[in-house]
Amino acid sequence: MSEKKTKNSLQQQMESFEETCRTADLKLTHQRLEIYRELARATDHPSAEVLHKRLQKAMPTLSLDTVYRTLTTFEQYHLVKKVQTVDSQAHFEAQMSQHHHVICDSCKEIMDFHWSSFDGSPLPEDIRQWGAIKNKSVTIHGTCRRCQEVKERKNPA
Amino acid sequence: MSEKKTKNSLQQQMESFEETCRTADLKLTHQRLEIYRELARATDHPSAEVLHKRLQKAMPTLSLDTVYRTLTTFEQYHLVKKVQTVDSQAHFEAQMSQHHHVICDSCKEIMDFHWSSFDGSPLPEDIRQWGAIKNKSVTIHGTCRRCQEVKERKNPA
DNA sequence: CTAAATGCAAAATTTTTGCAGTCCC
DNA sequence: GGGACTGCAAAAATTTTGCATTTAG
Repeated sequence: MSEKKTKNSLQQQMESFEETCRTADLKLTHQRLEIYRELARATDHPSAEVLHKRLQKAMPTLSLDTVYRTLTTFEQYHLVKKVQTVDSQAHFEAQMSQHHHVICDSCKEIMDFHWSSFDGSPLPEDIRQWGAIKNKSVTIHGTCRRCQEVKERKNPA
Repeated sequence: MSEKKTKNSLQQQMESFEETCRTADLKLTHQRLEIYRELARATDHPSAEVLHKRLQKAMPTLSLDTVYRTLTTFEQYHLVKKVQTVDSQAHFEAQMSQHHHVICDSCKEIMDFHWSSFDGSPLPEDIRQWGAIKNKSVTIHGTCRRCQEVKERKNPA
């Protein structure tokens, strides 16, 4: 769960990103590299606005609309994914391999988790009739430990 | 899957809606009744705007902001749910009992399905450590039969 | 050099809010 | 009758677009 990204895996991800861009004839601009790196480094599924804020320290001229445009382009080339939420802002992730989400309804943090036994198990029969299934994933809602503790401190049992 | 709502179950749902409103001291206005009925009748998880359009035929003075405000109120009282999507518009459902979603990436239709064996099965151990889990649900992405056929007609194999 | 990408400003889209009048209980 | 609810209009929040300039390849 709390896997921290090692410098190596981020470097590998950047290399594979650059490779994909070259193959797809996407220009490797400074902005694209930094936006992708920031998203790949993030574990919290940030929105375009949040990404922009984080990057502005290092790139003061980066504009928000470039972040939007870049994320849209990345999405088209399957370099990033929009995360399903009930939020008004769209959230993104660079993690493209199969995984699931657990969302804290209190602090809204979205964490990734893996569940290979679910991934390998078949769907109900009637769904397999529905059409061509590309992907199935689980979303869990609840309250994370940290938020539970905050609540307990307010209303001790 | 393609369960059509019978007049009876809709009527029951309306009665239980009215009961909840009375208990919660929510006034039973014409607008609230019609918005709820329209959403309960729908099988396609409409947005506020779509609901508004559907209702405008029968209620020409109904305003879009009332639909928004009403849905927000309903959500607070757990009468409706926002559906997780990657759409810019928020989508809603009045179906509050446990179910899952299958989404056609081509026509964007969201259908409900049930999967009791999944509902009853335990989560991975590390997730149970994460906090208090309220709910788990599955989202399937793919292409529905109808859209597959349209594609085949365009590009015959 | 040239097509693609960026930054700026302005527009479009989606949702929320203040306020005056209306309606449910 | 009184407080909650609605409609209107205006604002806020989020995302997209047109265009002149810059930049990667």
